[in-house]
Amino acid sequence: MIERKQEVRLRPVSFGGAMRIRRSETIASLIQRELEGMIISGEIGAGDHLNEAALSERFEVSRGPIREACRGLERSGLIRIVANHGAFVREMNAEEALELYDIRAALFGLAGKLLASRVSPLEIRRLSALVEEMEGTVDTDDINAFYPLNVEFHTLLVKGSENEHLINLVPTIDKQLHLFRRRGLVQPGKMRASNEEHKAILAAVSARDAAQAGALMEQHILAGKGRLLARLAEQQGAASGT
Amino acid sequence: MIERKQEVRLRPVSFGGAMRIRRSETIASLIQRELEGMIISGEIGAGDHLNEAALSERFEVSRGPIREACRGLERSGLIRIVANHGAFVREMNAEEALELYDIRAALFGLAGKLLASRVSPLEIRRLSALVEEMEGTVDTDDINAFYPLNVEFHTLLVKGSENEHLINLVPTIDKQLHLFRRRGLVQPGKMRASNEEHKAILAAVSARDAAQAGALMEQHILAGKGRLLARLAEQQGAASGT
DNA sequence: CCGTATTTGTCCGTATGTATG
DNA sequence: ACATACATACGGACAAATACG
Repeated sequence: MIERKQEVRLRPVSFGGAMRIRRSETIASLIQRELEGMIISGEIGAGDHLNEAALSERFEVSRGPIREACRGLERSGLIRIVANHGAFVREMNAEEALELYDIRAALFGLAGKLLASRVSPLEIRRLSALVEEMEGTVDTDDINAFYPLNVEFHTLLVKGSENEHLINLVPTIDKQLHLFRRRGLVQPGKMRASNEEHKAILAAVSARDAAQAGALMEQHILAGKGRLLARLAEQQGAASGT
Repeated sequence: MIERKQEVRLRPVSFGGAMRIRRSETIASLIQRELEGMIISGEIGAGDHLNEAALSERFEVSRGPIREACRGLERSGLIRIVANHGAFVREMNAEEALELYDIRAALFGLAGKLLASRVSPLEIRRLSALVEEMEGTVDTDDINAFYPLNVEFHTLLVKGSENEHLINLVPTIDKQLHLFRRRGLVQPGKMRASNEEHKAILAAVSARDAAQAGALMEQHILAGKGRLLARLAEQQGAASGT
């Protein structure tokens, strides 16, 4: 059951310019977020059909908001809408995931260049702190602690680019990748290697070496792609071996 | 007046797998394409408010399809939707355009790497032919002939990457850039320099030098960004000079 | 090949939220 | 601060398209 969140009323503001205040969430946007969570968590599996009537009943709203939410999810690339057939949770195969990795790597490379060219001392301190924290989790081999720190580190790297379009684009790619593998993109044994790469990135960023930071961040993502490839080859081998 | 195109009826096909047949366009998708054209051509100006009721009357459909079309346009980044206020044609300032150029450059860099690593002789021939054709238009200083060839060349470069996500993403960025400047991104005097860059790209691609092709394609786009920057500085100077 | 069931697509009336006088 | 006007958001019913028997 979705309830409309009545947000704290903001002072009336004249409406010109680059206004970004969200006064009241629409039901459609709430449903969209809800569905997004259900898809990424796997509660709704890949290939599943999103029945408008069923969702309408489940969330106790009419089909209008459901439809709009689906259009939004299509935008995020989480579902695929076929005319007169409805919405289906997107099935991502390995090829697609690898394609996305390449794009993600290119975008992170750009983020690295931009970040290094305009990084502030505060940002460097925050990034350093995260690397230090991760180092601790590496020592205790605590992947559950490592994972969120890793995510935050990457998020900060991208945000530091101060390129709004890039900052919006990267999470879109990430969500689609989560569709392929919800499990962490980092494997237990690779935590140390991963954080060593973080250290190198941090060093390049601190030195304001844009080219180096870009290259290292790109490689960092491509290393993840390489690990995925290795795992796929492994599965392939295991499957054909039986 | 929009009419529903009743397409040739296809044989009934069972619906599993990666089906991509579009049986009948929905009214919403027709409206979306129509509006997209009107926005890019400038018929609907930047910042304009898209009134649902007015559009509904203009296209002689109800407001439902209009709403869906707007959601789709928001996805393309051509309009901005504010809850309870409606859809506004996005106003793109110089900063945003420059941000998009950086992303475009990174994506073209990726396209270059991928293309060079898997280019076919046929593709090389087609690209060569285009460069030759453009050379002719450069000699006669015919920008109207140069422009579409240039677009086709760039399109082929991206398609050659064979990365579907990339192939979908680049036009999205391009459309948004058109929002900023509908006029060509190539200036008359720069056609020769631009085509020299094309030749260098073609050489690197032909040599299957992925790193070089990627770098050159990235630089090619960044050169365009540089020209935009120069023009902006020029306008700025002229404006403050009066 | 045709009739039926199901699902999406469309329409319009009403409620809610926002800006303005 | 309040009332009014206007646009969007939502709900529910009908029409069209598709899949299945």
